[in-house]
This record gives sequence, C-alpha cells and structure tokens, in this order.
Amino acid sequence: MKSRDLIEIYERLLKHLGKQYWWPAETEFEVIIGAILTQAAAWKNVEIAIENLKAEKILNPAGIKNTRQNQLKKLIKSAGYYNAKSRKLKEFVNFLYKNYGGDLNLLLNQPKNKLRKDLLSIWGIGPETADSIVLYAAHKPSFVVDAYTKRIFSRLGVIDNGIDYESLKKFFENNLPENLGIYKEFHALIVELGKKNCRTKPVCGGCPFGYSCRFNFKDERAL
DNA sequence: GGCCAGGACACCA
DNA sequence: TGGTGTCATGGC
Repeated sequence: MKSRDLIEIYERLLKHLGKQYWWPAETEFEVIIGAILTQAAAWKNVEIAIENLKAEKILNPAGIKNTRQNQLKKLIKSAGYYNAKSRKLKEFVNFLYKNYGGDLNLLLNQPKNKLRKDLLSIWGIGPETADSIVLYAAHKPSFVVDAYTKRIFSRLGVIDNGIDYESLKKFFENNLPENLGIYKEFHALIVELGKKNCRTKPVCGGCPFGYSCRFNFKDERAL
C-alpha cells in the first residue's frame, strides 16, 4: 500500500462519517482517566463512571489520590474490571506525584518519546492507552492503533492479521504525514467504523474504501 | 442467555 | 515472542 492510498482511505472515512472531534473530554486529566477506564469496555459504560467521578468532584489528580480505592471501585463500577481499574487510576496518580509533584502539565509537556516511555512504565498503561494519552491529552502526534484497526485493515488485505502493535503503529506513521489533526481524526474514524462493523451487528452497505477486500464487506455492510 | 465492548497483565512453554 | 486465561459490567 502506498501513502496516498492510506490518505485516501482517511479522506473517504472522513467524508462518510464526518469529523469526530476526539477525545470527548473537558480536561487533559479526563482524557487520561477515560483512556484507562475504556480498556476493553464500551464507552457508554465509561461515561457513567466519569460522571460519577465528576459528581464527587474528584476528577483531578488530588481527587483520585485522596479517595480510597474502595470508594473508587464503587464510582467506576459501570466501566467493568473495577478492581484492576481502580488500582490503575491509583498507580497513575501515584506516579504523577512521585515524579512530577502532581503537576500534570509537567508530565505532558515532555518530549513525545520520553512521555510515552514514562507512561508505559506505569502499571496498567499499555501501548494503546499510552498512545491515546500522548495523542489526545498531550496533543503530540503518536498514532493509536487498536483491535478495530487491525481487524479492518487486515480484512482489506493491507496488513497481516498477526501483526504486532508497534509494527502496525509504524505502518500508519510511515504512510501518513506527521499531522496531529489527521492522527486524531483517523483513529477516531476507525473506531466509529469498527463499531458499525462489529461481527454481530451488520450495518449499511458497500465498502467505504472502494476496495474489494478479502473480507466480505458487502455482507457486512460497511456504510 | 450468549456475545462483545475504544486492553493489559500474569503465567506458561 | 507467542499463546491463553483473567478481569466484570451493561447493552443488544
């Protein structure tokens, strides 16, 4: 696949689905909490948890730090995996206070690679969550790939289904201009398309990419 | 009632 | 490094 093909896919998706304006959050800290809570969870369930944290006025570093883990569990219950996720929230703010005195800007304003490395060192933050934070909270161009990305583009026959995270990430970064807006929108569009194309929920018809891909997009009804 | 959701980690070979 | 089990709620 050539770079211009990938850009064309992006433009087609943009035209069909419209701008997504990700990430849906009021603050950078909210982006981070959302990125952790949405791990293997439906965003709808995450929204409930976010609202609970807002209602308690603890959707900030000090708030999470000063709230007991058992209380956090109750508030984020809707997002699932509340034992693990409550610990992940704690691990993040503990890291933030230990290394940056609780100053989120100090963490986020670092060079991209250092920031990503910092994030990956925190228990509970893997590559996708780290990239989401770098891209949508720190506003630095780090392409986010997820299960949808792998599923859709392997169906198109562009990448191998067994490709690992870093390779898939590089595939996009090597074939796209290093543009913050494109990175943000493209990932969001892929997720929105992925939702519509979930195996159990066929929607609409015709491949949005104009390709005759290996996977049967016609049956699946992409758009 | 079963499947899946905007993953990451532990453990194993 | 690759493959599998685990975590858990809520919508469809």
